[in-house]
Amino acid sequence: MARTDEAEAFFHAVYAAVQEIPPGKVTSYGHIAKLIGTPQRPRQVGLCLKHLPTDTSSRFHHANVPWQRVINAKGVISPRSQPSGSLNQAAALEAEGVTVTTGALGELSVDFAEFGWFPRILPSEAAMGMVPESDDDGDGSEEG
DNA sequence: CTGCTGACTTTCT
DNA sequence: AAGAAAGCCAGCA
Repeated sequence: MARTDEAEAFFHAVYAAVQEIPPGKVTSYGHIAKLIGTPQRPRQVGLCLKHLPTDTSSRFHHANVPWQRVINAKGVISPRSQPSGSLNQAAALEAEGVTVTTGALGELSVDFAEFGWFPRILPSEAAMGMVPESDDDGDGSEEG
């Protein structure tokens, strides 16, 4: 009962978060999961996109949900996301202006340092990553 | 109804 | 630094 209802809300939250991604930018499943308040369920985010209806009659569908901008934390597009015999996702990203790098294994990777879309992490997350005691290593993970 | 899988991430070793 | 394991929960057989 409530379980399915919650799932629907979860799906809805995911699609909404994905739509928040601006063109020419990409983000990771974990980040989406965090934004919607479920940092421990990155896989479910993927499931949402997988079950994303192509029917434009639905509230969310492949046309209005830029699922292509969602990739894994490694900055590499999941091979399962590729349509049969076509690298549409990468092409779509390039169309947005995202530079997709093709690895030797044929996998597609995106530079988070350049196209990584990280609007604002949860307050606790920001505090966690901001450890004054910890020495700086010059990660330079700021992006405006 | 039961069990495994999966468009993943985080943490320990 | 790199590798292995755990965790989460919906969907499918």
